Amino acid sequence: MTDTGARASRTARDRARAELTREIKEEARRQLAAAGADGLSLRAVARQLGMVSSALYRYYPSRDELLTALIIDAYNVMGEAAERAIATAAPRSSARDRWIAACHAVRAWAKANPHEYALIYGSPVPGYRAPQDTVVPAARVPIAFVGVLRDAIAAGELAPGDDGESLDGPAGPLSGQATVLAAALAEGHQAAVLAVPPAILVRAVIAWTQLYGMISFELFGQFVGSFEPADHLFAHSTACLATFVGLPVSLRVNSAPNATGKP
Amino acid sequence: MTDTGARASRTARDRARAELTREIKEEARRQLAAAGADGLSLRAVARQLGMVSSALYRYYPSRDELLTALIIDAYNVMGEAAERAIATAAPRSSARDRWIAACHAVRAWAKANPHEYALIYGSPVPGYRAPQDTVVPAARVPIAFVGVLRDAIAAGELAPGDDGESLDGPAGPLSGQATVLAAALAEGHQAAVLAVPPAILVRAVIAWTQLYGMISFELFGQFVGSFEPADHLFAHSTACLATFVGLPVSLRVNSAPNATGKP
DNA sequence: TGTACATCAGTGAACGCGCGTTCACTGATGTAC
DNA sequence: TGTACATCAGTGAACGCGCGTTCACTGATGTAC
Repeated sequence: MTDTGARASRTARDRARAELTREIKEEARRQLAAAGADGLSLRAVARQLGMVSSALYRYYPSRDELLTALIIDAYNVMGEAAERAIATAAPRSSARDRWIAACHAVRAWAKANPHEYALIYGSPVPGYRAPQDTVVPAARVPIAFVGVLRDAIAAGELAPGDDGESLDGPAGPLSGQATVLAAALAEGHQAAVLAVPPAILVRAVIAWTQLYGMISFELFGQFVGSFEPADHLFAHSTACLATFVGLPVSLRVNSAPNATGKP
Repeated sequence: MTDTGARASRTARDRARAELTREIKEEARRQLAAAGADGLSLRAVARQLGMVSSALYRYYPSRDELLTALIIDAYNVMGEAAERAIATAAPRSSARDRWIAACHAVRAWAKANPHEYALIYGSPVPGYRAPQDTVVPAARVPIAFVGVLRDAIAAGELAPGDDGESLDGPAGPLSGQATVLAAALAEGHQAAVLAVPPAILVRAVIAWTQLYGMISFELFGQFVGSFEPADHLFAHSTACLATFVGLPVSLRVNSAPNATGKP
């Protein structure tokens, strides 16, 4: 167990191990679809892989650890999807376009992987307590959104609040809340958060909850018989909320550096 | 089985039956908390009630029927909470106040009954297919919100869209979507829906998804370590979205019937 | 008011199933000298 | 290059558990005359 060198080509057995670890997760993901998170069964996974159930304990010390691995993977893949959408759109497009592209990427991933989506955003699995390792992956999507806002500020693309509706007006004193919020987000050592004024962050959080509310309704069946398919509705709401956070259609890139939020 | 008269005081045995039916649901609700929807077990319910498990089949023909009963109850109680909040605030208050009161009532119920909330808004129970009977109860909350808007229009309290941001602008042609939406909602024979312009309905749907998105994040643990407690954030987002749907702070009751939306 | 019969509530045993996890074990794969 | 030993992957049986549902049954509660 000493951490000596000689670590390079530990291959052969190690490669088999890595492969099987991957296959176990793949099969487990397949089973999520059939039975849901509570229905995920080590025995069934082993059976499908042609192994005996106790063999899985060489790879995961318990069912919960396997669940955790799936959760972390799901957060990461979803985060990557958002980041890639932003990066792909990045050089030529406006911050608004990037924001919207990220929203669509999240939805596309959710629709393609509804059971993994349910695993991370649905009802908590009873008896399962998510360990600390999930925190960072879970933050990837929100951090990606904040990154878009930070860049928008730097490029002068972020509009000030539509002044008819002051942020602290209707809801009473918000400043305290906004500060707490910024502090909480900054805790994750994400410098991007510090570059965005709290008032904008609060709006972003609201847009974030709307995004997931709509996706959840779509995937979990609340729209059955009414708004299905929800593509138009989704595109529209995404556009509305992009405007809400301060990325209106009318602002063109580098045209008017009119206000970088009220500091 | 003939539907003859003599139906009045079938009491005694019938009363016992009604009581036990209620007790079974109560105990089942208690178990939801401990084990979640998939964990709900007829045997455990019976055990807790001091009966033998097969006795439950006199009351519910299967586990799924018991689940359905719980789901319907949950939708109804939640709907009643929203309706009561609106009715209580009604005579003296503005439509905006009523809208916001309904939002807070929904959240309060959800926080008081997180497992029932998860039952209806969390991930679908695998293998369970909600029957048609759930549709009407599920619509109570949205219908209550639409009722607020209808009354607001009648009272001249609904603002036109904030014109810098036309509804059909950013998202492309929305008219088709809005019409489909209105038709879908009207299908439930709810005249209130017909009294509200489609463009406003779309905004209401967006606000509706935001409401549940935020409640779900709060209850399902996405806010752990960042926005908890979420009271301020919730109050603020509710206020923002009330404005978004066309119920701004500044409009006073019966002061300026300036526009009933564009017809 | 009283008897004969039908309805219904609840029992207890059983069927057949699947689960997570442990444990002593056999071989194969790797490592050190 | 070759042998001796340690590490690891996978086996198979077992423990102890809980589940939904069916079925023939015993009593109690209701109803019709």
